[in-house]
Amino acid sequence: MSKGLYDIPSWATIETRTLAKLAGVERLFEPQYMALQAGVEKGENLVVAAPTGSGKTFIALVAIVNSLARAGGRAFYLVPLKSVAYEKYTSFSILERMGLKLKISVGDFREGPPEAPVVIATYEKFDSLLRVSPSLARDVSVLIVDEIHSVSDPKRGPILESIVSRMLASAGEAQIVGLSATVPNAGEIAEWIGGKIVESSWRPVPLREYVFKEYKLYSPTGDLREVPRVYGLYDLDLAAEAIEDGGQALVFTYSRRRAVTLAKRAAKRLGRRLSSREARGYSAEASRAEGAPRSVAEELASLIAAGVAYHHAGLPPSLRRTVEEAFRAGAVKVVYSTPTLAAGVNLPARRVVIDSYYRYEAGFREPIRVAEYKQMAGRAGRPGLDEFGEAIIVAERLDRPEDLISGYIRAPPERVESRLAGLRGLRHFILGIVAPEGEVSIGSIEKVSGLTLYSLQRGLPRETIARAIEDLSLWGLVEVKGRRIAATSLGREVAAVYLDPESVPVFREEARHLSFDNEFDILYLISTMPDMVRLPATRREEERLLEAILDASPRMLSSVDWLGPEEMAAVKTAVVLKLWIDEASEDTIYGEWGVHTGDLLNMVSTAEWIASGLSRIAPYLGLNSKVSNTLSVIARRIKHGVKPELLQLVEIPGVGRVRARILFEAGYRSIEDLATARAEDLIRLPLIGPSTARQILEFLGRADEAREAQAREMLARKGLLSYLEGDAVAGEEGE
DNA sequence: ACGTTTTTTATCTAGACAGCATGTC
DNA sequence: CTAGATAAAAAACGT
Repeated sequence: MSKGLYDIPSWATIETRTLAKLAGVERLFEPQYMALQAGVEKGENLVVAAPTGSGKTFIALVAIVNSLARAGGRAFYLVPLKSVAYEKYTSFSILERMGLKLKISVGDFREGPPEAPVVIATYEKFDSLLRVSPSLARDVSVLIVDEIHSVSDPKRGPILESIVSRMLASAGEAQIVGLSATVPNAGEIAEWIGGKIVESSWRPVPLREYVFKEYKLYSPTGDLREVPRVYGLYDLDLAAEAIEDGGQALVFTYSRRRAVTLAKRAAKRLGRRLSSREARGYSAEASRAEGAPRSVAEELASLIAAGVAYHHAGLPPSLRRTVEEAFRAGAVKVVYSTPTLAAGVNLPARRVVIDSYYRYEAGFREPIRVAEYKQMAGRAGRPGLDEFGEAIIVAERLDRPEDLISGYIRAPPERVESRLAGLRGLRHFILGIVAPEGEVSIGSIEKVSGLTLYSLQRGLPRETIARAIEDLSLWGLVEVKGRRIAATSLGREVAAVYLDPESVPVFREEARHLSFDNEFDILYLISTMPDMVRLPATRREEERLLEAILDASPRMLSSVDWLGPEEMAAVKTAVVLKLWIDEASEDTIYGEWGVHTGDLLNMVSTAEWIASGLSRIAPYLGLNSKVSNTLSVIARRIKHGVKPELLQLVEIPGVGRVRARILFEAGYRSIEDLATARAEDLIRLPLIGPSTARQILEFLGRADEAREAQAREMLARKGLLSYLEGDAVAGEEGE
């Protein structure tokens, strides 16, 4: 099996060799060898276009290690997802062993500008860092851009494109290494970053692709094979076949509900065969999961016990992790997943089934792109465990297998196309150039614009740039002074809080007829902001939503005559946010509005960010300080999900919305009340045990007392325990 | 007339980055 | 627009 494997060349640097040794790399995969030949070690810019699992990450590490040794400076490794950032962070510990400190820098884990030589960050976080300190660009000696082909993503692509272009424009000599999926115009991306191209279709585990129709598997090679029909349900029969052969199956569906129902059915039919001690272990972990409605946790736990699971973004992070771990450990044999698992964390399976190649967009269903198919198919085959991986795309009734073979299996993925020229993207791009510098000439904007992928593919979008500048100027974010453009203080603030520039006119317009004394109106305002994630409202909910408006804001009912789907979604979002800050439980919110924990958390953290962002912007819009204060209180309430009276208690470490309410009802309504509280009384409260009580007391500067109280309590419990272990009758002392 | 079963019709459909300062149940 | 599962409403059925 030495096919496609190369010795580490004799001329490789000592850094590369050390890295290889630490990483346990003895021989090189084809793309890795090609990258060395292309000069990654010497600081050559590079685009590596190769399948997942072909060792692209190692190439990036080679670039980092050599660049830092040669030129000093710092390395940034940019990834599209936070989950990937965490994954890289743990797997890059070998860098620490080479004396390179490692930091992770993503939105939900902040600690000022990261100072370590190697930083893993999301695209947006790096963008934001560059806005705060533009000099950072000159310190960077290597920039790794993971999934660089995502410049063609309509939403986040422009952000990535603007980072890379600004880095290209900065005087520094940073090495840029782009890691890409295989795309037809990888050469063009290489040309954009002024680098060489390394292209390879080498993969560690060979991939076999099929179309499934009427229980037959059609291969592009012309082979045709019947699938044993045991259960009469194709997802089960396909999964069972892979499991029979010692593998695991990953089934991609395009709806959460379908993922859940298929998983339940699978557990029912396969459960007896797949159940194992290990699976029951993970099951127990799932049922203990925090922050999930009990019904969800229990349901998933029972599936996991049967060796089956589902996975989608509505699950709280803890449950997602449990499912991923259980699958990786082999305790769960089949996972039904929405596209959450297609990107992001590395979870390969022997067999990948694409249950439907359609998805819904704007009310219509349309076939997924080839690139999306390739991404899912690429998950097939676990290196070191499977001799091959299988990707199976399920045909619909009227499909001809050969059409799917030519349309997906043989088809090349779509070209990478810049999306920068949208107004939204360009405004963000331009503000990102102007704000950090304070003032800039039209010429320097054109210089950076000339270094974009868009400019390479289509030429300078002069008119759109002009319109974007006009917008920014009209909204008061920049001032145009002849050939120069200056950021206003409002513009700098907007860039710093990282809100979409369009937030300003939206906010300004709403603020005109908003009194800021109605909570619902404020929450609705937040829900209409461009950055907000809105909860889609179903038609069945519309009536209830209108009732809710009538209840919460008669003003709104009279000022708006018609509510479209977007407005309805904003209303639903506001309604749920209102429940949240009125301390409704997650179960209640899930029960009344069907909002899953994962979506709730997502929505809450976004809303908190926007609310606090607006409170920082408000002073620049000539709004009185009351508005700013109101927004900042709302932001804190959203963050913790509490009524105003709990805001003080919730600042205590270990005390969240639930415990704060318990303390409050027990008469501890403020920090002062707690300052004189007896440790024993706190410990006796429900959900507040000795360790939480200790945390509370420590926060109040009563650390000694806290330690003593905890020790006493532990001793007492031990005593009780030995008492119980004797032949005495159990006491009724609960927690 | 009313409860139950069957048929027809309506409805619904994925994901996830960012500020700031530190920790939920 | 090219679907398919399921919930809700309507119709048919039976006592």
